[in-house]
Amino acid sequence: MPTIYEVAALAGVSPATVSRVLNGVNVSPEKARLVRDAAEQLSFTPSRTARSLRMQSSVVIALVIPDIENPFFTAMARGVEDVAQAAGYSVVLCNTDDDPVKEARYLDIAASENMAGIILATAGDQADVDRHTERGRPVVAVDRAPLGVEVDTVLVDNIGGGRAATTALYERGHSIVACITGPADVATARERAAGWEETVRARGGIPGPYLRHADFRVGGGRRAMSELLALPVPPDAVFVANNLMSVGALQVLFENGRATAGIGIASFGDLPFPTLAPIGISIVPLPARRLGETAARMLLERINGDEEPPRTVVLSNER
Amino acid sequence: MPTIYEVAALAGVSPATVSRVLNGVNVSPEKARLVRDAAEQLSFTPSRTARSLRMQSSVVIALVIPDIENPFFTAMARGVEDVAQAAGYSVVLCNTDDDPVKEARYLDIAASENMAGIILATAGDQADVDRHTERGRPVVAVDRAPLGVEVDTVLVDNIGGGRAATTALYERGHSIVACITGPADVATARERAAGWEETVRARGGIPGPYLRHADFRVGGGRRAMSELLALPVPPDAVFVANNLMSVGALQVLFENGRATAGIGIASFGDLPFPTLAPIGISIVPLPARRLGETAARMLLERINGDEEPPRTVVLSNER
DNA sequence: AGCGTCGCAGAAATCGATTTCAGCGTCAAG
DNA sequence: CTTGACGCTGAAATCGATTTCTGCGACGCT
Repeated sequence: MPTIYEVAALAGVSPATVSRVLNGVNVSPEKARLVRDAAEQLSFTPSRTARSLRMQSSVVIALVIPDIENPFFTAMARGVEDVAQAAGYSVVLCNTDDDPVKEARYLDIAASENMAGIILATAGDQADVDRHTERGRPVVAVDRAPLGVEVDTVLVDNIGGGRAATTALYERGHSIVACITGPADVATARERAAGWEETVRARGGIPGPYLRHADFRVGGGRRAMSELLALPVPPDAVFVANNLMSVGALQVLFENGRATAGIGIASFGDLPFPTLAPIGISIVPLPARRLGETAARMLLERINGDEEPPRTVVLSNER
Repeated sequence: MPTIYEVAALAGVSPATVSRVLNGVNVSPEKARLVRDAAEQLSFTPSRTARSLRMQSSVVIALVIPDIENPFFTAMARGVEDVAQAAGYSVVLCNTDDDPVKEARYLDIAASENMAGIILATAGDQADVDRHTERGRPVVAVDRAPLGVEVDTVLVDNIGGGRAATTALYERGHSIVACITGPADVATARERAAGWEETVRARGGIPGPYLRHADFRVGGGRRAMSELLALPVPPDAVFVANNLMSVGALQVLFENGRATAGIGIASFGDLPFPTLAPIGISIVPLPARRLGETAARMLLERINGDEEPPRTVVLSNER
């Protein structure tokens, strides 16, 4: 791995001049050519580590997500990546597995690696991002808003989506609409359920026994759906608050041969890789990719010196 | 962001001593306590950038994959992560989008960030990993073997899997078995098709018109399946060489109402998030997670100084 | 001619850690 | 009492880039 000193020696100039050539500062054309040739010949790549140390900042962005196996987050990652790459930044993905400890560790890494910024879909409700914001390192929260921290945030309309999905089920003629949502300590889960509950009450229903908290994963959806089916008075429709739990719920319905038995399903977020014949599932679209793109754009603005007070953007539930 | 100098000043010792305390070198107990207290008080996190520069190596591993939206690769990522985290390494994911240019860029980054090692599912057949191996930075290829490069490699038995899937279709009574495989310049695609072709010939079939190359994605599977159905003599079974194309193929069958019309499907690799009632799809399991775990373990051995000649491990097609 | 300005380039400082080297003190052995 | 070994510690070098500071030469203006 050649260094800038070797390039300088080969070109017969000082390392300072090599650096200037590489960074487009004014240098005489002859020296510039000498340097470029030398760099070419040694196939020189500047050490990002050294540069980061000196500049106190790198050109990589950390994207911290709770579940890399959830297509919602990977679609978001694609959005972030496209925008960031176009601006010359690289994106590294950090998978927290919904574990605040792992999350904290990755945030530490991001700080001590001098990363340019962080896009965070936080695992819990609390995230210690002060360390970053205090140092002027921008942080954008996406999908989930950390409590009590003032950072840019990109969200979807969870309550509205919950309402829309539930209303759609009523309008299809269902009368008892249950809800399978995520963990009670996750804000998105609470909000989606709130949209459901509000709608149920408005129609004179009793939400109580028909609300289930699960883990936002396939297995959780399965268990919750089984429980609902086992109720004395089972629901005839279910609003499921994310894509993976919808898969789980549908699996249970299929396995019980009830897929076409009139139990309606509405999913918050597209089903991953749908292969089903359209059996009348309502989908509230979740613009995962746009979420990522928007977050990335906001982060880049901050990196480029935007000092406005923190903003919150709520995307509508369209693809 | 406090530095080691501030900790040293607060503790009344030299930075060298602080470093020694933090790295467990022999230091008198009193000073050790002073240092630990000071570090605690300032909530000091050592700069990984500075450490990497000095040590010429960091504790992060790059995992370079072609498609982050493919559950096969994310499952693999989980395997890598579990093993790496347990050994104190962090994993960053790099998504190349099957683009050799992006791949080269990420390999550059890995080198110039002094990453500890690289696990690479290469986009094309060629990958320029010499830069790394020459510098003693370990590289493990996974799922796909870069041509003409001597590195540790973890593969699955593609030919055997192709054979097994095809045989299963014949044994279910199908007589014309087609094949949808990946791009012709990807070795795994060629090998899986080779297993199919061999089996077809052994049964007296004519492979020729029934082989389709697509892009290993849902859309490619759809197009290829449509083409096969439009043949003068369409097949009555199809071996599909990866999970996403299987989804595409199944979508087409469902949309045409042919799902139950006797066209058999065998998929190389589990279907993502299956919600179908079991309609008799044959699956050749692909141990994605074990692939990742194995690769990570091999990489860690190399990082820890293993100097044996490169090995190739072929995992059997079991979960 | 003299003076100020400007462009270019090298020497040296800097970022924050690790590590070598050297010094100091203590203790044991001769 | 001297010598050697050993343990602990700090000073200083180091990693490889960027950037400030400084100097030099050319040029223009009065």
